Amino acid sequence: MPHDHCPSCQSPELAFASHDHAPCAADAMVRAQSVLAQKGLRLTPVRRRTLEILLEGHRALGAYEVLARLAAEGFGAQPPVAYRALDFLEEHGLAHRIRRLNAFTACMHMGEVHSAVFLICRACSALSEAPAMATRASLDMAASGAGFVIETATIEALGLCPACQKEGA
Amino acid sequence: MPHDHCPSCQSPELAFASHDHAPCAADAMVRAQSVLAQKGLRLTPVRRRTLEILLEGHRALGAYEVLARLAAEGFGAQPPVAYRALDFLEEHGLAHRIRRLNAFTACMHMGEVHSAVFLICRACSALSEAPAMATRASLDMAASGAGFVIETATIEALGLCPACQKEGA
DNA sequence: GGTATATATGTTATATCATAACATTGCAAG
DNA sequence: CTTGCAATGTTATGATATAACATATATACC
Repeated sequence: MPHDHCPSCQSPELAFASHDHAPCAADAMVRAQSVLAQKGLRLTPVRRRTLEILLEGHRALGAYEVLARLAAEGFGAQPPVAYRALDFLEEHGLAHRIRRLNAFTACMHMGEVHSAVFLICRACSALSEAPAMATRASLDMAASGAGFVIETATIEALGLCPACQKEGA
Repeated sequence: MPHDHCPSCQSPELAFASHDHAPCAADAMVRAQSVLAQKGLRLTPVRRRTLEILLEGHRALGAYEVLARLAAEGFGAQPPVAYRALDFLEEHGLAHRIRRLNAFTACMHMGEVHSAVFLICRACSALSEAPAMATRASLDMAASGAGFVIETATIEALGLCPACQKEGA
């Protein structure tokens, strides 16, 4: 059953509302533990800290931003340290890579089967992970028309979040 | 009215079929001309040649691949030469950027209003631009649930093309 | 416990992708 | 023809990412 300690992070209507993010970050760590435990994988110190950094950031962070924080805390200071941790988290569904931003963000639906779309505000850089089951289904349909079988999909939208729409008007 | 000189490049069923690509490349250049003419923009030698290179390639080409060809033909040899031409083509709907590949490809539907999804074969790197009106509509729905207004969307899928599915089996 | 094996971390070095800033050229409107 | 703007070219640098190899740490097995 999905946890819902931080509805603002997870529900569409509240995605761009500001809120106290600490509880959902704590919850996410618990969930991450359990996801990895089920797969027999280890949440090592670097990986754990990397995920915490993403959660604290509460936005998309570049690999080198993450690396700077890791290095400042005594972990390795070279790019592969960050990339390995980030790739690991992504591979196991704990983080997502945002290709448009060359950046990474913590997954808001760890352990749940989900397809995500990312909504990126071009004005304030706010980022929201929205549910995309229907979009993904539609994409699978489009692909099957070409006989193509999708393994992973990247769906990212650039536009204006609610707040920036008002300001821009 | 849309031209259809190269159905293999444009229709879902034939997207991954091999075929003689020269006619559709020639047609695409004509269409590019007309798209730019309508906007009062110029298809300068660098831009024209860049587009031709993308069309000849018939796949996603990195900016530095394009640059190497341009340089070999007497155009400027520095990255901005390629990036400016590629960005220009993308901005005006003559080419697409494939973020997953850090590469560019000629648009297969120049001048038509269209939303595209890109199907990328992870085995043979074949690339197909599939129509995505439905997918895009679904994405707009998902975004509106968060009050977000989409301006541009990136939809890319990684998987196996028909040929590689058979081989892999 | 001790040892073999695999996993993870760390480092150096380099590859790859992209843009800022400014100089020069050439087209185009008056 | 000259003034202004768009386009091209250059130098230089910034930003993102990975290959290859050395070291350390955990786990499995005896």
